[in-house]
Amino acid sequence: MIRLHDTMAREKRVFEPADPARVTMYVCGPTVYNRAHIGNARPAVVFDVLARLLRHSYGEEALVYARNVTDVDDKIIDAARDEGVDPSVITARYEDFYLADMGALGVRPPTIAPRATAHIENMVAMIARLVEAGHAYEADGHVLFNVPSDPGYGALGRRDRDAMIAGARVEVASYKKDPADFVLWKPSEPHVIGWDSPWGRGRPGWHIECSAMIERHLGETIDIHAGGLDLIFPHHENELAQSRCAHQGAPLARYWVHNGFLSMAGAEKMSKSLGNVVTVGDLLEQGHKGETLRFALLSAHYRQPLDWSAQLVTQSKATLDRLYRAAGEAEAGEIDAGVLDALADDLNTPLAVSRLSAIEDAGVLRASANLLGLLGDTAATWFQGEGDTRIDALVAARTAAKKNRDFAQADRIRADLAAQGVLLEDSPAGTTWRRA
RNA sequence: GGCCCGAUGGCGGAGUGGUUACGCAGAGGACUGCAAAUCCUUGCACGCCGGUUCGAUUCCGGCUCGGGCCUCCA
Repeated sequence: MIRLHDTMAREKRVFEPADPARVTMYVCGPTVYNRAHIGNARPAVVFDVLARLLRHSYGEEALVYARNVTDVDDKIIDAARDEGVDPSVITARYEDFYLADMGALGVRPPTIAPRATAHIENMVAMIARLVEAGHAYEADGHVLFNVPSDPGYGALGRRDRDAMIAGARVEVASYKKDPADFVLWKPSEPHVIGWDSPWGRGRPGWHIECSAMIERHLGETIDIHAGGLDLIFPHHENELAQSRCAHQGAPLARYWVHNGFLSMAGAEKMSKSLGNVVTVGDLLEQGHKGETLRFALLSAHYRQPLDWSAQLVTQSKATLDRLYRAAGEAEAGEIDAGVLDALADDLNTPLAVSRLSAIEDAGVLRASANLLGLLGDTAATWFQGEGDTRIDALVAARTAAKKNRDFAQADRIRADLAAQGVLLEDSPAGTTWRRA
């Protein structure tokens, strides 16, 4: 039995998919105009664990997991203009980076990774339905969703209209019938990327992309809709409103799951203006292994805030080293019930990780860690990588020196290797080495 | 201003109305030519003030501090 914290209900609920043979999950993916930072990686990693748990529980083929790629957006248009290239150059580049970065973090590709630009027709059709049903209107070249037409609006984000209007930080466009109305379609200048539509040449608003792609690939009501906490409002609230109004009141998702924020050493959210953005690429280039970063991301419960720091990475590496030693070269066996229970209880990854430490059987340890996307390598690969005949030769030379009781020579070799980040470990079976 | 969330030992981080995980780091011991790794032992905590209770880190209220959202930021 899996339990998940549902943002709509504000409490943990037993997870029951509408159809156990086809469990549907949608996670808001990247807008591809820059490199993913470590905070962007948190939902990808966390919901990758959820996907693994669901596949384990309902069957490998039962899960239909979609994570979109937003490849039409004003930030992309700006980046393309700055570089003097077509937007597709920007989006292709950063989508590739994203996939590579997530791959390094052990994130399995979703079942479907739909691109917004490939679903313009679906968006236009959905917008047309909303206009027809009186939930949207055309104004000044835009098509806007009329928030007062949806009595259920605001339930997810738990805010009432007065509060929204009172707290608005952005000036309300004059063509809006209601200050809370939001854009479904907006006009594109001739030189800006755009598509023909019943309302003229333009491009979609952000929220409609997800609604249309969910409808197209997963259906009207999906089991799980997930993403970062910051997306609850307005993104998910608006998606929910559009979809519900386009589908005769059918709810968009049966469970809403949101991950907490990652902060940077100290507290504040990562942002360009603070200059504290750390990308996944930066961390990998510094020599950290993707799995170490993944472990660090899973060290806190997904709904808790997580403060990223150099020490967190160091501790994660040390803990992983020990787990790898314990797992050795063993083949995956059964999954530990305690680990499974921890994950099934609202994805309690810290508890699951702590229970890994108590597992005695190496095969059970490996299988249980695999469920978290950890311990995917053998210990030899983890510690030594591709291997190194030069190091092997030096280790052999030291072993010979030790046999001759020339400890000075043996220690000199060991110190030289240590200076290169190679640590030796003697055992009755011989000497092994590992990279620090 | 409105709404929401968090506060646990040197660090990370679960959990619980009463015997207080686990990991990292530290200390002592075993092992080792010496180390490393491993094993054993070990010290260290529940933001502040009230309330409920026989008893609160755990429930309730207030406060302080920190964080997030308030129309396109995971």
